[in-house]
Amino acid sequence: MLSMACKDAIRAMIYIVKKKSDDFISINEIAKELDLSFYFLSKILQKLVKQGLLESYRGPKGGVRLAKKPKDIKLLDIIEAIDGNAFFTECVLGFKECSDSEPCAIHSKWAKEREKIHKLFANTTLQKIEKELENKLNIKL
Amino acid sequence: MLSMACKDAIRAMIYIVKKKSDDFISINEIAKELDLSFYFLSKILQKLVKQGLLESYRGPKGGVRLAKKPKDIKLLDIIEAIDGNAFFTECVLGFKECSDSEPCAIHSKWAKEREKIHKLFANTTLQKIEKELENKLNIKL
DNA sequence: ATTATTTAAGACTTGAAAGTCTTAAATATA
DNA sequence: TATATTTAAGACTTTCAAGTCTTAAATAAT
Repeated sequence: MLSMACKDAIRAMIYIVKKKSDDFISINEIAKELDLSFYFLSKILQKLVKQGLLESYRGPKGGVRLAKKPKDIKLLDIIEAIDGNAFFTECVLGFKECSDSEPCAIHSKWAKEREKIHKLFANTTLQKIEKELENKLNIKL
Repeated sequence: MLSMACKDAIRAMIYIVKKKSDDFISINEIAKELDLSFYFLSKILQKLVKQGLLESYRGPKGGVRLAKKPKDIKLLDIIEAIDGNAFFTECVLGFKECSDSEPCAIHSKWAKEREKIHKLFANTTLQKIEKELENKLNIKL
């Protein structure tokens, strides 16, 4: 469902928010902590910079940091920045024309569940995730 | 979410059940009617034969037909035959260890919605789809 | 100024899914 | 029996995401 790049992007964003740092965080640090390829993660985070979710700074003490408040960054923003919105708009059976008026055989039921997932991602901000991480132990990053 | 192969498999199965034929239906016919590649569809349906969802017969008047009653074939059977069950078992963020006891940051919410989709696919049999197709116009195949 | 450190950009390689083709095996029919 | 028709199996090619690497640009610290 989510691409590898998207999963990595979400994990990186959670790592960043969890640090609660006003300084820039180097991509190298994030890659090491999350056991990701520095090269691959760099490319992914560049997209988040371009989408305005992160801001970056070059040179020593450079890195990335959130461009907005954690309460204003939704999981959905990250997903759409990396994977686009195909999952939330395209027919589950792949019909170009599938819609409420011209549905495929499972359109209505699928659209209903898909909308719940859309809301889940739209309602889950980095702030909420951060809060959960504070309250619970045993949470994987 | 579903692979191309899986989407094609579902469409083909719906086409077959809709025909209500005791005879074998040639893959060539299905491919033409659904505007799919004969080669690609052949490979996909071979998997469904191996999984026991279809039975096939070679030679003139050969083809494929359902190996079970429409009420005993679930959408989930088709999906698992082609794509496996990764979507329903793997962590949305890609953690190997993610589980109820060792959750990732969004495990519980995701697992809840995912289970609904699992049930949707498990409850939707070819018979139910066939019934809907009879009742409604404008249903895309 | 020079050097080290960091992201930016884009070229390049790899791997897996998608898609095509060829040959073999089964079988109905003439 | 010979032929045409159909699926089976697997080799082959294409496409695109995943992943790697190199060079450039920015900037802090010495």
